[in-house]
Amino acid sequence: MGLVRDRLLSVIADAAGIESDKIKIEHPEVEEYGDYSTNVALIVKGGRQVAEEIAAKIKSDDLIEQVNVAGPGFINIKLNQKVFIDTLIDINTQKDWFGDNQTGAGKTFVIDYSAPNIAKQFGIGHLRSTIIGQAIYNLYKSSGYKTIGDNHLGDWGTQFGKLLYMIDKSGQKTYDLEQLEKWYVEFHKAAETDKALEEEARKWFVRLENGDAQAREMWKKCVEVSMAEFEKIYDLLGVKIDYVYGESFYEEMMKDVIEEAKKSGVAKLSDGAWVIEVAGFETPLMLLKSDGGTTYATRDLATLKFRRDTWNPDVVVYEVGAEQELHFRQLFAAASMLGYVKPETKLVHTKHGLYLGTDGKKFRTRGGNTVKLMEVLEEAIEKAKELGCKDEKLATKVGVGAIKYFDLLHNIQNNIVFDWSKVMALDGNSGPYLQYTYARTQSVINKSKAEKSDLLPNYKTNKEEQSVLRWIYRYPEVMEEATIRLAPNLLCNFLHELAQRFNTFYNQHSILGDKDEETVNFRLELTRAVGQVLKNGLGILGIEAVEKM
RNA sequence: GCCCCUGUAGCUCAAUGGAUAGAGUAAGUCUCUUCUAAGGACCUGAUGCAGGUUCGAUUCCUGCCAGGGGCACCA
Repeated sequence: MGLVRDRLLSVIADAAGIESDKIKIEHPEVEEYGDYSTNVALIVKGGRQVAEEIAAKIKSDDLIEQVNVAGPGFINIKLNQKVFIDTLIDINTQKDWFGDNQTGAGKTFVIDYSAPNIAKQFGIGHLRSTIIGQAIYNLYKSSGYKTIGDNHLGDWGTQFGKLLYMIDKSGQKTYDLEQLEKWYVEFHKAAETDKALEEEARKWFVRLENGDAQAREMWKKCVEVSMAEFEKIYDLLGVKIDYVYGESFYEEMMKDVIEEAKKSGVAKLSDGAWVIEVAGFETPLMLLKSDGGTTYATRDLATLKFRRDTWNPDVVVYEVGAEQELHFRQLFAAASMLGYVKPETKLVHTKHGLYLGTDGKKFRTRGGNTVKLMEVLEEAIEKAKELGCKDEKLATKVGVGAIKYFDLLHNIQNNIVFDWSKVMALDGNSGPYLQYTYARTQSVINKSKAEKSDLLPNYKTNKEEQSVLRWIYRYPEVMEEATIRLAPNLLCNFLHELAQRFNTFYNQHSILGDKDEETVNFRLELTRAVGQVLKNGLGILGIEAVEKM
């Protein structure tokens, strides 16, 4: 049947005699104006007169209850109640699939996200990538794409030179993540005064890259120790990423990349290092350092080549922070110079904003002043318990839901000031508010023993019921928009508004207590639909809907 | 110095060319013998500055101011 919006769009386009992709149709901010409005008459510069003509032509369409012309030539349209009733039926029959579409059928989508660094705490910074990445992954999956998530673990690079140097110096055989991080900070402090240390670290990394047994052994230990910690966090977050090809996975492939770049003349020798110059940038991309070591640019090129050969993707998204913007712009250009991406493949860097400290500045691992994600999660769960979540499982769902929602609510590219009390908000526009509203719907449904009931198309709705109806049918549109724009926050906004409208209705009218049987039937179906859409939307956001709270 | 992002209510954020700029929070007043008060109702309060494009600009362009991030051998 298709989206209500698309059906209406073609009706209007026919009447106006222009192609439907030339005109726009939107929801007026003032709901009394109508459910949709179009500026078609303004586009053709016809003003009110043309607007009236088009309005007259579309007036009798099945979808439409009422049409009027306003302002400079807006055509406002009120939908027929049957459209709303049909939507309720759709929701309650399609259930978990309501809101999905097939715009990505036959296409492949790869997303690179989370990517914590081995030997460092899983910081609050990687939280954004993990949560947003998962939401985007879910959005694309629900649009019919073949979706591939890859956790591009930071398990290779010069920082291991620093670490191996420190481990070797300490003589310790066993160490935990906390110790590794301490060493890393210590190294940087010491290196400020002792320049020779950087040189030592470089040597260690080259040893690692050359397959030195001692270096390998220590490195492997670092990976194991770190991964064990990361797994705990992924479990708590309920995140599972399809692949975990860390940077080290591309070790062998980098040799081919370097060879090809040299041979094709794309790479040039500069100050003893092999670099790729990219037009428009002062500094080149570092392919091979003068000491013979590789960089993350080398690994990212190998990664793109691997992804092309393995999955042949149509879209590759890097859910990585804005501070790496320069790197990705250069990387994308270099990759196309080397032919590692098909010209029609879309490469996107989401450039999410950073979590800032309360001083308004970026958290820095080197200075040691980072916020540990584990502590944040634990505190959120604790707060949920204080509010009355009896068991651990429920408290986890609510606490983690709060943190995820807080992150996703923000426009991706904005920085977020990290404030404990706001990150874990359990009321207002928050994850728990949506979970709570969902729990309410389920509570009502469970109380009524009634099975699914038939809806009467001419049931007379009240104001609060209409308010919900006039909102809920937009869900598939919002899903589409959120996918195209890589903007999960649009979905957050939609769900919050839906929950608010439902709660207003809920407070004024009894669902099961009404004397009229048809009214009870209708309200029950409405409640089912709201619950279903909340559940579906929360699922996309990676937040679990809970039956009781 | 150059490049990128941001500037909206006291505070934290929405709204990527439309009509009366939305939420949350904080302050205040109501609201549980009724399906979950983590709720609902009411009440204050905002587009950094200056131009331009447009029938129409928070949104696009230019300049300025302010904040953040980045600028080859870190990732």
